[in-house]
Amino acid sequence: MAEDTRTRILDTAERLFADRGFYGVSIAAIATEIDLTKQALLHHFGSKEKLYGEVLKRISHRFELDLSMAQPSGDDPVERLVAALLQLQTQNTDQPNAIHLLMRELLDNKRRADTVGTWYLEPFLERLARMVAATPKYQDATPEEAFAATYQLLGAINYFGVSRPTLTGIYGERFYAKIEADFPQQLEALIRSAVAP
Amino acid sequence: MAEDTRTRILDTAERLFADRGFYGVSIAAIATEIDLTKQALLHHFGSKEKLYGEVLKRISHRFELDLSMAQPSGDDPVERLVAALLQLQTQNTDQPNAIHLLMRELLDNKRRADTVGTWYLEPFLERLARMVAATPKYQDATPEEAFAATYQLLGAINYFGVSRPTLTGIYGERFYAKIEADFPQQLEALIRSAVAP
DNA sequence: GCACTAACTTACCATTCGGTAAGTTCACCT
DNA sequence: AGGTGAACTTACCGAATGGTAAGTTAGTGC
Repeated sequence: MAEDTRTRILDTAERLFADRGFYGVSIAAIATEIDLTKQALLHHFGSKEKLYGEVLKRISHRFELDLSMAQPSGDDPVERLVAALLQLQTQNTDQPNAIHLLMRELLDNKRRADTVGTWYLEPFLERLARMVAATPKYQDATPEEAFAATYQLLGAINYFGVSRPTLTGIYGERFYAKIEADFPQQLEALIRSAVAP
Repeated sequence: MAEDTRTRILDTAERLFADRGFYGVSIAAIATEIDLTKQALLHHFGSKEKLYGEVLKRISHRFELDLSMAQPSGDDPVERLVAALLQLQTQNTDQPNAIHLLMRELLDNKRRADTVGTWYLEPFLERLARMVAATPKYQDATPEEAFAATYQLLGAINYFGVSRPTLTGIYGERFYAKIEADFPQQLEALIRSAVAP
Protein backbone atom coordinates (compact mmCIF):
# COMPACT_ATOMS: atom_id res chain seq x y z
CA MET A 1 0.00 0.00 0.00
CA ALA A 2 2.88 2.31 0.80
CA GLU A 3 4.43 1.75 -2.57
CA ASP A 4 1.06 2.39 -4.07
CA THR A 5 0.74 5.83 -2.50
CA ARG A 6 4.26 6.66 -3.53
CA THR A 7 3.48 5.70 -7.09
CA ARG A 8 0.29 7.72 -7.11
CA ILE A 9 2.18 10.74 -5.85
CA LEU A 10 4.85 10.29 -8.51
CA ASP A 11 2.25 9.87 -11.25
CA THR A 12 0.41 13.01 -10.25
CA ALA A 13 3.59 14.98 -9.72
CA GLU A 14 4.87 13.96 -13.13
CA ARG A 15 1.72 15.13 -14.83
CA LEU A 16 1.49 18.42 -12.96
CA PHE A 17 5.17 19.27 -13.23
CA ALA A 18 4.99 18.55 -16.96
CA ASP A 19 1.95 20.79 -17.31
CA ARG A 20 2.98 23.75 -15.21
CA GLY A 21 6.66 23.46 -14.40
CA PHE A 22 8.41 23.21 -11.09
CA TYR A 23 7.44 26.63 -9.79
CA GLY A 24 3.93 26.41 -11.19
CA VAL A 25 2.95 23.51 -8.94
CA SER A 26 2.70 23.48 -5.16
CA ILE A 27 3.16 20.29 -3.23
CA ALA A 28 -0.22 20.96 -1.67
CA ALA A 29 -1.80 20.92 -5.14
CA ILE A 30 -0.20 17.57 -5.89
CA ALA A 31 -1.30 16.12 -2.55
CA THR A 32 -4.91 17.27 -2.59
CA GLU A 33 -5.37 15.88 -6.09
CA ILE A 34 -5.06 12.39 -4.62
CA ASP A 35 -6.77 13.27 -1.32
CA LEU A 36 -3.67 13.53 0.76
CA THR A 37 -2.36 16.30 2.95
CA LYS A 38 0.73 18.20 1.99
CA GLN A 39 2.50 16.73 5.01
CA ALA A 40 1.77 13.18 3.96
CA LEU A 41 3.55 13.94 0.72
CA LEU A 42 6.46 15.49 2.59
CA HIS A 43 6.59 12.39 4.74
CA HIS A 44 7.26 10.30 1.63
CA PHE A 45 9.64 12.58 -0.21
CA GLY A 46 11.15 14.97 2.29
CA SER A 47 11.01 18.06 0.14
CA LYS A 48 9.63 19.40 -3.11
CA GLU A 49 13.05 19.31 -4.72
CA LYS A 50 13.51 15.67 -3.80
CA LEU A 51 10.10 14.78 -5.19
CA TYR A 52 10.97 16.52 -8.42
CA GLY A 53 14.24 14.66 -8.55
CA GLU A 54 12.46 11.33 -8.07
CA VAL A 55 10.06 12.15 -10.88
CA LEU A 56 12.96 12.87 -13.21
CA LYS A 57 14.80 9.76 -12.13
CA ARG A 58 11.79 7.60 -12.81
CA ILE A 59 11.32 9.09 -16.26
CA SER A 60 14.97 8.61 -17.00
CA HIS A 61 14.82 4.93 -15.99
CA ARG A 62 11.70 4.30 -18.02
CA PHE A 63 13.30 6.03 -20.95
CA GLU A 64 16.44 3.96 -20.84
CA LEU A 65 14.50 0.77 -20.33
CA ASP A 66 12.32 1.36 -23.38
CA LEU A 67 15.33 2.23 -25.48
CA SER A 68 17.40 -0.76 -24.44
CA MET A 69 14.47 -3.05 -25.14
CA ALA A 70 14.30 -1.66 -28.65
CA GLN A 71 18.01 -2.04 -29.22
CA PRO A 72 18.43 -1.73 -32.96
CA SER A 73 19.79 -4.91 -34.44
CA GLY A 74 21.64 -5.51 -37.66
CA ASP A 75 24.82 -4.06 -39.00
CA ASP A 76 23.57 -1.34 -41.29
CA PRO A 77 24.08 1.93 -39.43
CA VAL A 78 21.31 3.62 -41.39
CA GLU A 79 18.78 0.99 -40.37
CA ARG A 80 19.90 1.14 -36.77
CA LEU A 81 19.60 4.92 -36.78
CA VAL A 82 16.14 4.81 -38.30
CA ALA A 83 15.00 2.22 -35.77
CA ALA A 84 16.37 4.17 -32.80
CA LEU A 85 14.82 7.45 -33.84
CA LEU A 86 11.45 5.95 -34.68
CA GLN A 87 11.50 4.33 -31.26
CA LEU A 88 12.12 7.75 -29.75
CA GLN A 89 9.23 9.19 -31.73
CA THR A 90 6.98 6.39 -30.46
CA GLN A 91 8.00 7.13 -26.89
CA ASN A 92 7.23 10.80 -27.32
CA THR A 93 3.78 9.97 -28.59
CA ASP A 94 3.10 7.48 -25.83
CA GLN A 95 4.54 9.51 -22.98
CA PRO A 96 3.80 13.16 -23.66
CA ASN A 97 4.38 14.08 -20.02
CA ALA A 98 7.90 12.73 -20.11
CA ILE A 99 8.98 14.66 -23.17
CA HIS A 100 7.32 17.78 -21.78
CA LEU A 101 9.24 17.51 -18.54
CA LEU A 102 12.52 16.77 -20.24
CA MET A 103 12.06 19.78 -22.49
CA ARG A 104 11.49 21.89 -19.41
CA GLU A 105 14.72 20.56 -17.97
CA LEU A 106 16.48 21.52 -21.18
CA LEU A 107 15.29 25.08 -20.62
CA ASP A 108 15.99 25.16 -16.91
CA ASN A 109 19.25 23.39 -16.47
CA LYS A 110 21.29 26.51 -16.88
CA ARG A 111 20.36 27.01 -13.25
CA ARG A 112 20.05 23.42 -12.11
CA ALA A 113 22.92 21.73 -13.82
CA ASP A 114 23.47 19.80 -10.64
CA THR A 115 20.02 18.21 -10.58
CA VAL A 116 19.49 14.64 -11.55
CA GLY A 117 18.28 13.69 -14.96
CA THR A 118 19.92 16.50 -16.81
CA TRP A 119 22.57 14.66 -18.72
CA TYR A 120 20.59 11.47 -18.71
CA LEU A 121 20.45 11.57 -22.47
CA GLU A 122 24.17 11.85 -22.91
CA PRO A 123 24.73 8.11 -23.53
CA PHE A 124 21.77 8.03 -25.87
CA LEU A 125 23.09 11.08 -27.68
CA GLU A 126 26.47 9.45 -28.00
CA ARG A 127 24.99 6.29 -29.43
CA LEU A 128 22.97 8.21 -31.98
CA ALA A 129 25.97 10.31 -32.98
CA ARG A 130 28.00 7.14 -33.45
CA MET A 131 25.31 5.68 -35.70
CA VAL A 132 25.26 8.83 -37.78
CA ALA A 133 29.04 8.92 -37.95
CA ALA A 134 29.05 5.30 -39.15
CA THR A 135 26.84 6.26 -42.04
CA PRO A 136 28.42 6.40 -45.53
CA LYS A 137 27.74 10.12 -45.81
CA TYR A 138 29.34 11.03 -42.51
CA GLN A 139 32.10 8.53 -42.06
CA ASP A 140 34.59 11.03 -43.43
CA ALA A 141 33.03 14.05 -41.75
CA THR A 142 34.25 15.73 -38.57
CA PRO A 143 32.67 14.67 -35.26
CA GLU A 144 31.10 18.12 -35.01
CA GLU A 145 29.38 17.80 -38.35
CA ALA A 146 28.03 14.39 -37.46
CA PHE A 147 26.86 15.70 -34.14
CA ALA A 148 25.11 18.69 -35.66
CA ALA A 149 23.30 16.39 -38.05
CA THR A 150 22.33 14.09 -35.19
CA TYR A 151 21.01 16.92 -33.12
CA GLN A 152 18.91 18.22 -35.98
CA LEU A 153 17.14 14.90 -36.27
CA LEU A 154 16.65 14.79 -32.53
CA GLY A 155 15.17 18.26 -32.64
CA ALA A 156 12.79 17.33 -35.44
CA ILE A 157 11.38 14.64 -33.16
CA ASN A 158 11.36 16.32 -29.79
CA TYR A 159 10.05 19.69 -30.92
CA PHE A 160 7.03 18.02 -32.43
CA GLY A 161 6.67 16.02 -29.23
CA VAL A 162 5.88 19.15 -27.21
CA SER A 163 3.83 20.96 -29.84
CA ARG A 164 0.55 19.17 -29.55
CA PRO A 165 -1.24 21.84 -27.49
CA THR A 166 -0.12 24.61 -29.80
CA LEU A 167 -0.87 22.77 -33.02
CA THR A 168 -4.31 21.63 -31.94
CA GLY A 169 -4.92 25.18 -30.76
CA ILE A 170 -4.12 26.54 -34.20
CA TYR A 171 -5.42 23.81 -36.47
CA GLY A 172 -7.75 21.69 -34.38
CA GLU A 173 -7.64 18.11 -33.20
CA ARG A 174 -8.47 16.54 -36.55
CA PHE A 175 -5.70 18.17 -38.51
CA TYR A 176 -3.25 17.39 -35.73
CA ALA A 177 -4.29 13.75 -35.74
CA LYS A 178 -3.51 13.55 -39.44
CA ILE A 179 -0.12 15.18 -39.00
CA GLU A 180 0.69 12.85 -36.15
CA ALA A 181 -0.30 9.89 -38.29
CA ASP A 182 1.93 11.07 -41.12
CA PHE A 183 4.78 12.06 -38.88
CA PRO A 184 6.66 8.77 -38.52
CA GLN A 185 6.83 8.07 -42.20
CA GLN A 186 7.84 11.65 -42.95
CA LEU A 187 10.45 11.34 -40.25
CA GLU A 188 11.84 8.18 -41.71
CA ALA A 189 12.09 9.90 -45.07
CA LEU A 190 13.91 12.82 -43.50
CA ILE A 191 16.37 10.57 -41.71
CA ARG A 192 17.14 8.56 -44.81
CA SER A 193 17.61 11.62 -46.97
CA ALA A 194 19.75 13.24 -44.29
CA VAL A 195 22.27 10.39 -44.27
CA ALA A 196 22.00 9.45 -47.92
CA PRO A 197 25.31 9.89 -49.73
CA MET B 1 13.86 58.91 -19.53
CA ALA B 2 10.54 57.23 -18.84
CA GLU B 3 10.81 55.14 -21.97
CA ASP B 4 14.30 54.23 -20.91
CA THR B 5 13.13 52.76 -17.61
CA ARG B 6 10.38 50.87 -19.37
CA THR B 7 12.89 49.43 -21.79
CA ARG B 8 15.24 48.48 -19.01
CA ILE B 9 12.42 46.71 -17.22
CA LEU B 10 11.43 44.87 -20.39
CA ASP B 11 15.01 43.86 -21.10
CA THR B 12 15.52 42.48 -17.63
CA ALA B 13 12.14 40.80 -17.55
CA GLU B 14 12.79 39.14 -20.89
CA ARG B 15 16.06 37.72 -19.69
CA LEU B 16 14.75 36.53 -16.34
CA PHE B 17 11.51 35.07 -17.70
CA ALA B 18 13.54 33.25 -20.35
CA ASP B 19 15.89 31.90 -17.70
CA ARG B 20 13.42 30.85 -15.01
CA GLY B 21 9.94 30.95 -16.46
CA PHE B 22 6.93 32.97 -15.44
CA TYR B 23 6.48 31.42 -12.01
CA GLY B 24 10.19 31.28 -11.32
CA VAL B 25 10.60 35.05 -11.36
CA SER B 26 9.06 37.55 -8.97
CA ILE B 27 8.43 41.11 -10.03
CA ALA B 28 10.50 42.16 -7.03
CA ALA B 29 13.47 40.23 -8.44
CA ILE B 30 13.12 41.98 -11.77
CA ALA B 31 12.83 45.39 -10.14
CA THR B 32 15.71 45.10 -7.71
CA GLU B 33 18.02 43.98 -10.51
CA ILE B 34 17.80 47.49 -11.97
CA ASP B 35 17.58 49.23 -8.60
CA LEU B 36 13.88 49.86 -8.63
CA THR B 37 11.19 49.01 -6.14
CA LYS B 38 8.57 46.45 -6.99
CA GLN B 39 5.95 49.18 -6.92
CA ALA B 40 7.79 51.29 -9.47
CA LEU B 41 7.58 48.33 -11.81
CA LEU B 42 3.90 47.89 -11.07
CA HIS B 43 3.42 51.57 -11.78
CA HIS B 44 4.69 51.00 -15.32
CA PHE B 45 3.01 47.72 -16.14
CA GLY B 46 0.06 47.30 -13.81
CA SER B 47 0.55 43.62 -13.10
CA LYS B 48 2.97 40.76 -13.57
CA GLU B 49 0.75 39.20 -16.22
CA LYS B 50 0.69 42.43 -18.21
CA LEU B 51 4.45 42.77 -18.00
CA TYR B 52 4.85 39.24 -19.27
CA GLY B 53 2.43 39.99 -22.09
CA GLU B 54 4.42 43.07 -23.06
CA VAL B 55 7.62 41.06 -23.12
CA LEU B 56 6.05 38.51 -25.43
CA LYS B 57 4.56 41.20 -27.63
CA ARG B 58 7.92 42.90 -28.01
CA ILE B 59 9.62 39.63 -28.94
CA SER B 60 6.89 38.88 -31.42
CA HIS B 61 7.26 42.28 -33.08
CA ARG B 62 11.03 42.00 -33.26
CA PHE B 63 10.65 38.54 -34.69
CA GLU B 64 8.27 39.58 -37.42
CA LEU B 65 10.35 42.62 -38.25
CA ASP B 66 13.52 40.59 -38.72
CA LEU B 67 11.70 38.06 -40.83
CA SER B 68 10.02 40.57 -43.09
CA MET B 69 13.33 42.34 -43.62
CA ALA B 70 14.81 39.06 -44.75
CA GLN B 71 11.91 38.30 -47.07
CA PRO B 72 13.18 35.59 -49.35
CA SER B 73 13.30 36.78 -52.91
CA GLY B 74 13.32 34.80 -56.13
CA ASP B 75 10.94 32.27 -57.51
CA ASP B 76 12.59 29.01 -56.59
CA PRO B 77 10.66 27.65 -53.59
CA VAL B 78 13.67 25.66 -52.40
CA GLU B 79 15.87 28.75 -52.28
CA ARG B 80 13.19 30.74 -50.53
CA LEU B 81 12.74 27.99 -47.97
CA VAL B 82 16.46 27.74 -47.33
CA ALA B 83 16.75 31.50 -46.93
CA ALA B 84 13.80 31.71 -44.53
CA LEU B 85 15.02 28.89 -42.32
CA LEU B 86 18.61 30.09 -42.22
CA GLN B 87 17.28 33.48 -41.19
CA LEU B 88 15.40 31.77 -38.37
CA GLN B 89 18.55 29.98 -37.30
CA THR B 90 20.43 33.29 -37.28
CA GLN B 91 17.76 34.83 -35.10
CA ASN B 92 17.92 31.97 -32.65
CA THR B 93 21.65 32.39 -32.34
CA ASP B 94 21.43 36.15 -31.93
CA GLN B 95 18.47 36.20 -29.58
CA PRO B 96 18.71 33.19 -27.32
CA ASN B 97 16.35 34.72 -24.78
CA ALA B 98 13.61 35.04 -27.36
CA ILE B 99 13.73 31.43 -28.48
CA HIS B 100 13.91 30.32 -24.87
CA LEU B 101 10.80 32.25 -23.97
CA LEU B 102 8.90 31.11 -27.02
CA MET B 103 9.77 27.52 -26.24
CA ARG B 104 8.41 28.02 -22.75
CA GLU B 105 5.21 29.33 -24.24
CA LEU B 106 5.02 26.25 -26.40
CA LEU B 107 5.10 24.16 -23.22
CA ASP B 108 2.76 26.35 -21.24
CA ASN B 109 0.07 27.36 -23.65
CA LYS B 110 -2.08 24.39 -22.83
CA ARG B 111 -3.08 26.52 -19.86
CA ARG B 112 -2.63 29.98 -21.29
CA ALA B 113 -4.00 29.64 -24.78
CA ASP B 114 -5.63 33.00 -24.26
CA THR B 115 -2.41 34.88 -23.60
CA VAL B 116 -0.81 37.05 -26.20
CA GLY B 117 1.91 35.77 -28.44
CA THR B 118 0.80 32.20 -28.51
CA TRP B 119 -0.12 31.79 -32.13
CA TYR B 120 2.17 34.55 -33.22
CA LEU B 121 4.05 32.10 -35.38
CA GLU B 122 1.01 30.90 -37.24
CA PRO B 123 1.53 33.18 -40.27
CA PHE B 124 5.20 32.27 -40.36
CA LEU B 125 4.33 28.61 -40.11
CA GLU B 126 1.86 28.97 -42.94
CA ARG B 127 4.39 30.68 -45.14
CA LEU B 128 6.97 27.99 -44.52
CA ALA B 129 4.45 25.24 -45.18
CA ARG B 130 3.52 26.90 -48.46
CA MET B 131 7.16 27.05 -49.49
CA VAL B 132 7.59 23.36 -48.71
CA ALA B 133 4.39 22.50 -50.54
CA ALA B 134 5.61 24.40 -53.59
CA THR B 135 8.70 22.24 -53.70
CA PRO B 136 8.93 19.62 -56.46
CA LYS B 137 8.97 16.79 -53.94
CA TYR B 138 5.88 17.95 -52.09
CA GLN B 139 3.74 19.56 -54.71
CA ASP B 140 1.78 16.36 -55.10
CA ALA B 141 1.75 15.47 -51.42
CA THR B 142 -1.09 16.04 -48.98
CA PRO B 143 -1.06 19.24 -46.92
CA GLU B 144 -0.47 17.15 -43.82
CA GLU B 145 2.63 15.55 -45.26
CA ALA B 146 4.02 18.91 -46.26
CA PHE B 147 3.22 20.30 -42.86
CA ALA B 148 4.88 17.42 -41.05
CA ALA B 149 8.02 17.95 -43.13
CA THR B 150 7.94 21.67 -42.41
CA TYR B 151 7.58 21.14 -38.72
CA GLN B 152 10.48 18.74 -38.65
CA LEU B 153 12.78 21.36 -40.11
CA LEU B 154 11.46 23.93 -37.68
CA GLY B 155 12.14 21.53 -34.83
CA ALA B 156 15.68 20.88 -36.01
CA ILE B 157 16.34 24.60 -35.69
CA ASN B 158 14.46 25.51 -32.55
CA TYR B 159 15.49 22.53 -30.47
CA PHE B 160 19.11 23.37 -31.04
CA GLY B 161 18.30 26.97 -30.20
CA VAL B 162 17.46 26.09 -26.62
CA SER B 163 20.12 23.43 -26.09
CA ARG B 164 23.14 25.57 -25.52
CA PRO B 165 23.25 25.24 -21.71
CA THR B 166 22.83 21.49 -21.88
CA LEU B 167 25.32 20.93 -24.66
CA THR B 168 28.00 23.12 -23.12
CA GLY B 169 27.31 21.35 -19.84
CA ILE B 170 27.98 17.98 -21.43
CA TYR B 171 30.68 18.80 -23.96
CA GLY B 172 32.09 22.16 -22.92
CA GLU B 173 32.11 25.55 -24.58
CA ARG B 174 34.69 24.73 -27.22
CA PHE B 175 32.92 21.74 -28.67
CA TYR B 176 29.66 23.65 -28.63
CA ALA B 177 31.24 26.54 -30.49
CA LYS B 178 32.33 24.16 -33.23
CA ILE B 179 28.90 22.60 -33.52
CA GLU B 180 27.29 26.02 -33.65
CA ALA B 181 29.70 27.03 -36.38
CA ASP B 182 28.88 23.92 -38.39
CA PHE B 183 25.19 24.09 -37.73
CA PRO B 184 24.00 26.43 -40.50
CA GLN B 185 25.71 24.53 -43.27
CA GLN B 186 24.53 21.21 -41.89
CA LEU B 187 21.07 22.70 -41.66
CA GLU B 188 21.14 23.85 -45.23
CA ALA B 189 22.18 20.38 -46.30
CA LEU B 190 19.33 18.88 -44.32
CA ILE B 191 16.77 21.24 -45.83
CA ARG B 192 17.96 20.59 -49.37
CA SER B 193 17.98 16.86 -48.95
CA ALA B 194 14.58 16.95 -47.27
CA VAL B 195 12.92 18.61 -50.25
CA ALA B 196 15.04 17.02 -52.96
CA PRO B 197 12.92 14.91 -55.32
C1' DG C 1 0.48 -7.87 24.97
C1' DC C 2 3.88 -4.78 23.78
C1' DA C 3 7.47 -2.23 21.66
C1' DC C 4 8.43 -0.45 17.08
C1' DT C 5 7.82 1.67 12.87
C1' DA C 6 5.57 3.41 8.71
C1' DA C 7 1.87 6.32 7.37
C1' DC C 8 -0.27 9.61 8.19
C1' DT C 9 -2.93 14.40 10.60
C1' DT C 10 -3.32 18.78 13.08
C1' DA C 11 -1.23 22.84 14.35
C1' DC C 12 1.88 26.17 13.40
C1' DC C 13 5.50 29.27 11.32
C1' DA C 14 8.49 32.50 8.72
C1' DT C 15 8.88 34.03 4.21
C1' DT C 16 7.48 35.48 -0.10
C1' DC C 17 4.15 36.48 -3.27
C1' DG C 18 1.26 39.92 -6.15
C1' DG C 19 -1.24 43.85 -5.33
C1' DT C 20 -3.49 48.29 -3.03
C1' DA C 21 -3.38 52.85 -0.84
C1' DA C 22 -1.51 56.99 0.10
C1' DG C 23 1.73 59.91 -0.23
C1' DT C 24 6.16 62.53 -2.35
C1' DT C 25 9.18 64.51 -5.74
C1' DC C 26 9.75 67.03 -9.77
C1' DA C 27 9.64 68.48 -14.49
C1' DC C 28 6.72 71.05 -17.46
C1' DC C 29 2.77 73.87 -19.05
C1' DT C 30 0.05 77.97 -18.64
C1' DA D 1 2.96 81.26 -9.16
C1' DG D 2 0.21 77.56 -9.38
C1' DG D 3 -1.62 73.35 -11.17
C1' DT D 4 -1.06 68.86 -13.35
C1' DG D 5 0.51 64.50 -14.11
C1' DA D 6 4.19 61.15 -14.53
C1' DA D 7 7.54 58.64 -11.85
C1' DC D 8 8.37 57.06 -8.22
C1' DT D 9 8.56 55.52 -2.47
C1' DT D 10 6.89 53.91 2.02
C1' DA D 11 3.70 51.34 4.33
C1' DC D 12 0.74 47.78 4.33
C1' DC D 13 -2.16 43.45 3.37
C1' DG D 14 -4.17 38.82 2.70
C1' DA D 15 -3.12 34.66 0.59
C1' DA D 16 -0.12 31.03 -0.51
C1' DT D 17 4.28 28.85 -0.16
C1' DG D 18 7.65 25.19 1.66
C1' DG D 19 8.78 23.30 5.81
C1' DT D 20 8.93 21.91 11.12
C1' DA D 21 7.13 19.86 15.36
C1' DA D 22 4.37 17.02 17.75
C1' DG D 23 1.15 13.99 17.93
C1' DT D 24 -2.15 9.81 16.27
C1' DT D 25 -3.31 5.49 14.09
C1' DA D 26 -2.58 0.97 12.66
C1' DG D 27 -0.14 -2.97 11.29
C1' DT D 28 3.91 -6.23 12.37
C1' DG D 29 7.36 -8.89 14.76
C1' DC D 30 8.41 -11.10 18.89
